Amino acid sequence: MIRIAIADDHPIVRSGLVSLLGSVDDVAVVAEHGSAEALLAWLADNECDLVLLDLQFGEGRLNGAEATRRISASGGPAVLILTTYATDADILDALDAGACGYLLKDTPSAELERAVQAAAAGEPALSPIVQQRLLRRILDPATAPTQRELDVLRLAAAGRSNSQIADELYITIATVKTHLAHTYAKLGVTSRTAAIAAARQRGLFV
Amino acid sequence: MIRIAIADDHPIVRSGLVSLLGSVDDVAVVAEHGSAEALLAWLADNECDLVLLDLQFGEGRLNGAEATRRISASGGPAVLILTTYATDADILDALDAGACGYLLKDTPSAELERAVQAAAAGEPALSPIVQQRLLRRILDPATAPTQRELDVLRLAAAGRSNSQIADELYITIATVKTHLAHTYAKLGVTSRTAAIAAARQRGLFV
DNA sequence: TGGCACCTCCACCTTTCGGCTGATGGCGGG
DNA sequence: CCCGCCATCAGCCGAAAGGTGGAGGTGCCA
Repeated sequence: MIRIAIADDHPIVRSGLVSLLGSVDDVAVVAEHGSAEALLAWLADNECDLVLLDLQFGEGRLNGAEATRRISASGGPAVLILTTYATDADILDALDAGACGYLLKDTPSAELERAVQAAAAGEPALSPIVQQRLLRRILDPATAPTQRELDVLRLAAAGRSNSQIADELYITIATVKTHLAHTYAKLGVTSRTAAIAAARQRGLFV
Repeated sequence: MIRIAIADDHPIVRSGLVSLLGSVDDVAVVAEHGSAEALLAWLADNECDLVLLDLQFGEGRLNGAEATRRISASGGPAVLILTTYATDADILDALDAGACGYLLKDTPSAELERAVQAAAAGEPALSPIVQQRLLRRILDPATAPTQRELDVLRLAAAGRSNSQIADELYITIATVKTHLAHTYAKLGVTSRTAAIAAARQRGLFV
């Protein structure tokens, strides 16, 4: 029997998961929480085999990736991320934090069941889209801007000018321009807005 | 007894709605569909009092707003939109299409029940965030770019240059620059990327 | 009929951005 | 130890974008 704890801030999703998983053999939903904090508190003096965790909780709340990090650090149960969107940053962050799987909320119920079984058995469980993202990142590392380049691009996407970015990152405008130029080359574009659009489309940032 | 038909492409959400609404008195979920097309086909020879409809369906599928338009046009049941995000454009489009309500998927179950009762009774049922958006739009019309200005800004956000935008919209660069300048003034910014960021943040486009 | 809002267009000027070339120091792998 | 990648910086030039101030046309509504 796989004992599952759920944490998601959407009541509709929680209810759906309970309902879908409740009809599966060998699976029991033993807890249901609306925040990562509540889940962690519950885990402190309860046990389960698998956690189904959303990534985004409300403003100012502990997010799923950080919660995953804490659960893994304390030797807790396996964590399966279940969220709406899959950006490269989110995926890598969650997996790096120790999540053993990453599912999207539009997952068909059959696939959800399979993923739960797999995750509880310690196997990785990734949505097809997530697998595709990871593969692309491995097969085509040339298209991947570096962390610093992404930092600059993110600020550009937030509407900052080159000089503002330079100020915020404590570098000169020349450096900002260099980083941006590199992202343009890697993304195959020739303008700041096109780079932002491309990065957004590829899920390089939310 | 309120007879409800559900259309949402997320099995988890469908299951959650059935589960939540199933336990409410005077409410019965009489149909459950994974696409707007399936819902319309079902409505052709079935009856219900209320439709709970997602806005976004998969790539290339009929979207919720257009489905709402068709249901309203044929004198069908009341439509209550239930979706994840609330951008100004989405909200106005859906309400314009004839939806009597607009809920977000993070709605607490109590509020969901209330909204369903209200919608079935013919009253409007809007999420607080949606109400706030609409109010802001009414109270502060100066901040609202015109349709044409948004068209231009949307293309800018897609990475197009002024000359590309001019070509696509069959206008001159001067006009493009004028429209953009107007959006800058209305959004309180001074650059193209800042305008895009501001528009995105305010939900002016997805 | 006279605003009023919107869309369209123009010219001139300043600022910013992008492309190019080149350079330095750090850091890790072969 | 050297090579390659990364982050940092510089200067120059042309192109793109933004700021200012206008103008004509349309459609709507009081």
